[in-house]
Formats: sequence, structure tokens, C-alpha cells
Amino acid sequence: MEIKKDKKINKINNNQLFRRDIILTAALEIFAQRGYQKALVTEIARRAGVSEATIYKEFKDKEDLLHAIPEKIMPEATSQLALHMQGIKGALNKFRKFLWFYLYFFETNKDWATVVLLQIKPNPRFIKTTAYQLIRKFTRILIDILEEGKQEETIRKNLDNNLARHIIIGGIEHITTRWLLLGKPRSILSYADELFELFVRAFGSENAYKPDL
Amino acid sequence: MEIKKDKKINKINNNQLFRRDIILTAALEIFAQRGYQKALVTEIARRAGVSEATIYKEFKDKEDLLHAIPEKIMPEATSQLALHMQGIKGALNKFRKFLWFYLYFFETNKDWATVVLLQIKPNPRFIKTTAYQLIRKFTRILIDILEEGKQEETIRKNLDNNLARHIIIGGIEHITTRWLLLGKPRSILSYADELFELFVRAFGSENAYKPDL
Amino acid sequence: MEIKKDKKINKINNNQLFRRDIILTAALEIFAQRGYQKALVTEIARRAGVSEATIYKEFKDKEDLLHAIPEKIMPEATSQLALHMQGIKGALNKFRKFLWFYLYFFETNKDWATVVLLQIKPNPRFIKTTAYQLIRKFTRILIDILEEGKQEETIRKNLDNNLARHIIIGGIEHITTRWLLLGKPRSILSYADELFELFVRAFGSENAYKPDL
Amino acid sequence: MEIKKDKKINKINNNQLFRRDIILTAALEIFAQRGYQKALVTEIARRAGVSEATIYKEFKDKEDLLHAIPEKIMPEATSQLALHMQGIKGALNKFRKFLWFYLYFFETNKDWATVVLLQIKPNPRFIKTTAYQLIRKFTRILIDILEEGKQEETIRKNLDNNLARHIIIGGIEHITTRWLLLGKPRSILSYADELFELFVRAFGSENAYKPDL
DNA sequence: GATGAATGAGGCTTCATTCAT
DNA sequence: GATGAATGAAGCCTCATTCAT
Repeated sequence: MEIKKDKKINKINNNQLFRRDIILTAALEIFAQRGYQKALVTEIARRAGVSEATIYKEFKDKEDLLHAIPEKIMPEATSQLALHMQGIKGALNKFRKFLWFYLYFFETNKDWATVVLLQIKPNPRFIKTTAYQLIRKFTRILIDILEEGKQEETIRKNLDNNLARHIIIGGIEHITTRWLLLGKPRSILSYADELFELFVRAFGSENAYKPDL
Repeated sequence: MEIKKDKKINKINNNQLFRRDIILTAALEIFAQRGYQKALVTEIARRAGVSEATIYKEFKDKEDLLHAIPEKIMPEATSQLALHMQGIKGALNKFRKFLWFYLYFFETNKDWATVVLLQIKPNPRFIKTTAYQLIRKFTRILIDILEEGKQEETIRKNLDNNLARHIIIGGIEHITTRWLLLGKPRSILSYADELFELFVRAFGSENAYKPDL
Repeated sequence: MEIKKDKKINKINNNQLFRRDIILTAALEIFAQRGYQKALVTEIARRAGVSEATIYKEFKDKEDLLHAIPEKIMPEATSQLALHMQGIKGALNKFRKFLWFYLYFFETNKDWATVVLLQIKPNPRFIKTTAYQLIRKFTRILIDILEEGKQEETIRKNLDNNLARHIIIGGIEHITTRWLLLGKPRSILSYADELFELFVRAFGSENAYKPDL
Repeated sequence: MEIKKDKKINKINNNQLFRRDIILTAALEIFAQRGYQKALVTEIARRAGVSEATIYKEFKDKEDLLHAIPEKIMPEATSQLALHMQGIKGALNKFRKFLWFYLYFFETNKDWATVVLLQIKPNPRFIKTTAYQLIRKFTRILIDILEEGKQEETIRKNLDNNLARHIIIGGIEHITTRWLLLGKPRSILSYADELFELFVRAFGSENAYKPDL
């Protein structure tokens, strides 16, 4: 009897987690297609195959639903990145991979790129959300790589990590935003190597700097 | 009689231009405070001291009003920049000034920064507007500076101008966006020199590159 | 379970049909009182005891609501007429009844008369609506009666059915329109016999024509 | 000096009369094209080549402008009809001409037909206007013809003039309304002879009635 | 626990009318 | 006397959210 009960509870919890994911997936698609304001909760509910009331069971309001999306995506991104980082030695090699992955993840998750860059980040409430913390945590990996580079003496010790992060993330996101808005076919992944070269010139120590990189 | 008529016409035109400016100024403030969606046309009208109907005489609809703001600001920015550029020789010196000015203009026009970075640029329709063309034209100045540097051989000839623009504009706008959202007191102008150093390392030729810049 | 479901569906359908009828009844009253343009959707909603949003669930817009009224009334009129026609033999007798019913229906449904004659029929979009088809279908009954009369040889074979319809319907509606606008107390039903006499003179064959009718 | 003044006053009055006519002509066109509600006063002013304020100098409001149109058209129609009636003897011949003229005037003044049948007559205020009196006066001519026919004994003495007027005017206007709304190419004038035949059967005395008319 | 019908609340936009010039 | 720029006033319609079933 007890076991049965537990099973039921687990099942329910699983269903609920599952349901939450389904809603978030639907929301991501609709927000990407229509934009946050023009997206209708009704439409998200329909796409998710649940009722509107169910959405309001899971999320406080429409904005909460928007900000919950990164809570689903970022852990996935983080674990994928961790996997990609395995077996890579040297800060610069890790940095190159990081650039590649950031672009790769946007390119292969265009809806996500659209929603996070055009709808979540420009929202003034974004910085107060858990989503903001998760994204900070992700870019913290970049800071760690830069620090590792400083230890290795392949990255200049006097580099301001924050400033570096600004131009790395800012640059990548600017590229991605134009790619999204202009609908250009060129793969943004193709920028990875050139970006790496530029950034190594900017951040690298004498040791690391190779004019004919 | 003719003179009288002309005067009248001039006055009317002046009033209309004046009125248009007043509305745009009010709209800039309200959009910056509330965001585009939450901004009320009523509130903009009240702030501008005109009726709502007058706004709709000047602008097709609320979105047209949003996109008309850059058409007022960008020419001002461009002419101010032109003034600042006078008497400066050398592509790197011009580039330093450009960085400074971009940050300076955002810092001293915070409402503009808020509206253009958080409301206009993320809007998918932005790239179809005249505003987009005006902003492109402004960043074209940056490209010209980079080209001049290539001529002087202070900028690497193999630098991809577009990529450079992405990380320069992307970097500056990322800094500004965080400054706006986090409400940090630190002046973004203080980033100018460090940014210049980083970018010269990234873009400069052997001639230009000075480790102890 | 299935039965329950069906019951629920039926109930919902019934409610929806019911609700639609209630709205249409309210709309008919308000349109008749105020005219289409001056009628407020708010007022119709209040009279119907529903919210405005509910009205827009049922009807695309205010004009759709107007043109939906005949879709409710005309089938009622048609079935009532069918009932009245039962047990009547001879085209002229049927024709007399038709005239009587047309006037009777307007007289006893004054709001309907007001809305159809003063608001729906003068609307240029009317002829593109389903409502137009329903009303055509109703007057088709008149054509059938005239045809029957030709078979019987009580109606002239060379009568142009369309022309006859024009002066019958035109005549009745002119009478009704003046009655509505002038607010005269005289029952329009009292015109039935005289109209019949006139029309029989006009349309009847030698057999049917009786000077002392 | 006095003479000069008088001339000036006359000129002004003439101008004003002229101006009033120009506005009414413009209004007729715009009302016919767009319908009363959708017609903009601005548009009428532009078409008339005057300012909106001038329109409000001449007419109390938009509705007054609508009802002023018949005050311009009906006297024209009346005098044209009078001319056409000259040299015609016999009530039935006059009646035939009347039918012809009514259709002819609508056919050659389609804008007028549109405005009077679809916009003025369905307006509840119509019967309180001078326009209504003018139109009554015009149809009075029909009554006079019928009376003349009774004197001549070509029209039945027991004919109810009002009822006859209803089916004559109602019939013609029904034909014209369908012609306007359906945009059929067939000339409505072609109905004149058939209508005459029908009406003579309906109204004519034994003397007048000719089966093989 | 899930539903989805119903709505409350409010925004954008329009246009007849006026009045300062 | 004529203008036409300015507006006051209001209406249609939308949609996130809730609650009775």
C-alpha cells in the first residue's frame, strides 16, 4: 500500500516534471515565432496540449513562463559544454572550444537564441530572475578558463576578466542577433576561428601570441 | 502679401517640426521609463503637452513613433561625432575617440541607450526601418577608420572589418546594457581606454602594437 | 464515462446555442432602438447579461453580429410561414396568405422590421452575406406561388415573376418602412386585403380577375 | 458707393450659394462612394475645395449636410419632370411618363439614387427633415395624376391613392436598390413599360383596362 | 487534478467639430 | 470671411487570468 502510494506520487511528480518541460518547449517555440508580446497563452497551451489553467498551475504568469525557459535550457547547455570540454588541455584550447560551443549552441537552438537574445535579455526584470543567475554561472566558465590561462601564462595577467567577458559575449551575441534578424544563411559557426584569433591577440600573453597563428 | 504667406508657412513648418521633436522627446522618456509595451500613448501625449490625436497626425501608430526616435537622435549623434573627430589625425587616435564617443553618447543619453538597446534593436521589424539604415550609416564611420588604419599600416590588412565591428559594437553595447539593467553607478566611459587597448592588440599591426601601450 | 462526456458536450452546445440566441436577441433590441452605428457593443453585452468578450467569442465583429440576426430570424419566419400555409389550396389563396404573413411578421416583430429594413438591407455588404441568401430563399416561396398560379391559370402566364416580386416586396416594405418611421398606430396588417386586390388585378388571369373581388 | 456695396453683397450671396452647391455636390459623391458613416468631412471638404470650417459655416453638422442634399436635387428633379410632362395629355400617358422619369432620374443620377435610397431614407431622422417634405411634394405629383385619371375615368374611383403610391414608389425603389447593390448592368429604364402595364391592370378602370395593352 | 469558458480592464485609434489666426 | 491645426470624447476589440465544473 505504501509502495503503491509512493509509486503514484513518483508518477505524478514525473508527469509534472514532464508536463513542465512540454509547456516550456511549447513556450519556446511560440515565443520565438511570435515574440513575447504577441505570443498568446492560449496558443502555448494548445501547442503544449494542455489547458491554460494547467500553465497557470505551473507558472505564476506569462512573464514567469518566459523566464523559466532558461532554467530548462541552461542546465542542458552547461552539461553539453562540460562534455565537450572533456579531454581538452590548455586554457587557449578550452577557450577556442568555448567560443565554438557558444556559437554552436545558438546555431543549433535558434528558437532559444531568439528568445534569450531578443526577449529575455532586453527585459528589465531579467537581472532579478533565477535565469540571470544561471546564465552568469555559465559565463563563469569563461572566467575560469581565462584565469587558468593566466596561471599558464598564456593569457595576460593584467587582463580585466570582466571586460574580456563583455567583448566575448557581446561580440558573439551581436553576431548571433544580426544572424537572427537578417536571416542570413551563413553559419555563425564559421566565425569561431576568426574570433579566436582576434581574442588571442587581445588577451594572449607574449608567450601565446603568434602573428601567424 | 507673399512675405506674409511665407512667414506663415515657415511658422507652421517650424511649429510642426518643433511639435514633432517635443513628441519624440516625450516618447523617448516614457519608452525608457516603462518600456515600449507598457508605455501608454496617453502618457506620451500628456508629457508632450499635446493631444493623442496630434500624435497620430505625426506618426502612423505607436510603433512608428518608436522607430522615429532614431531618426531624430542618430543625425544628432553623427554631427556631434563629426565635431569631435575634427583635428584628430591617425586612425588609431580616431578609433580611440570613436570608442570614447560611443560610450559617452550612451552615458549622457541614458534614455536613448535604454530605448535603442532594449526596445528598438531587439524588435524584429527594426532591420526594415529607416532607423536601421541610420544606425548602419553611423557604424560605417567605424569601418572607414579601420580602413584608414590599414592604409597607414597601423591596422592589420587581413582584419575582417565586419568581425571587428561585431566585437566593437557588441562589446560596447553589452557593457552599456549591463550598466543600464544593473543600474551600476560606475561610469561606462571609464571602459574606453581599456577597450582601446584590447582592440588595438586585436586589430593593430606590428607597427602599432605596443605591449606597454 | 462516454455518456457523461456526451452529456457535457450537449450541455455546452446547448449553452452556447442559448447564449448566441440571447446575444442576438439583445442585439436586435439595441440595434432597433439606437441604429447600428449608435448601438454600443457594451450596451448589447449588458442587455444580454454577458461580457463584451463573450460577444467577440461568438461573433467576429460588430458587423458580423448585425448580419447574424437574419440567420436567426429568417428560419423562424420560414417555418412559421410553412405552418400557416398548411391546409391552403389554390395559388391565389396562398398568395393572400403570403401577403398577410409578410405584414404580420413585421407587425409582430417590429424590432426585426426596423433592423432588416433600415439597417441591414441598405448596407452594401448585405448582398454578400448569408443573410441575403436566407432572405432570397424566403421570397423564393412567393415565386413558387406565382408559378403555381400560372399552372392553375389564375395568374397570367406572361407575368414576369421578378418584376412581380419587386412590386410586392417593394410595396410591402415601403408600407412597413413608413409605418416604422412615422410611428403611425394603424396596423399594417389592414393593408393586406387591399394589396391582394391590387395585385390580383395586376397579376391575375382573366379567370381570376373579378372586378368586384 | 451704395451700388458698389450692393454689388458686393450680391456677389457674396452668389458666391455663397455657389459654394453651398459645390459642397453639396462633393458631399453627394463622397457619401455615394463611402456611405454616410465612412465618409469623412475632411474628404468632402477636400473634394469641394473648401475648408472644413466652411462646411460648418453652411451646415450645422454632418447629418445636416446629408439631409441638405435633397434640397438641392429635388427641385432640379421637379423642374425636369415638369418639362417632360409638357405636351402630354391623359392621366395614363402622364403616369407612364412619371414612371419613366422616376427610373430615368435614378439611372442618370446614380450617386443620388445611392444616397437617397441607402442613406437618407433609412435614417430615422429623415421624416423630420425638409428633405422629407420635398420628396413628399414630388410624389404628390403622382397622386395628382391618379386623381386626374379618376376624373377621366381611366383610373378606378375606388383606388386608394396612398396604397397605389406605396406600391409604385416601393416597387421602383426596390428595383433601383437591387440594381445599385448588385451592380447589374441592365438598365432599370427597361422596366418602365412592364411596370406601366402591371400598374394599369392594377389601377385602371374598365375603360382603361386592355388585356392586350 | 484538469479544464476552458468567461471576463475585467484598458489601450489604441478615429473623426466630427471648433477657434485662434 | 476663410482656414485647418488641434483636440475631446468615445468605441471596438484583445487577452492574460480565474474558477466553477
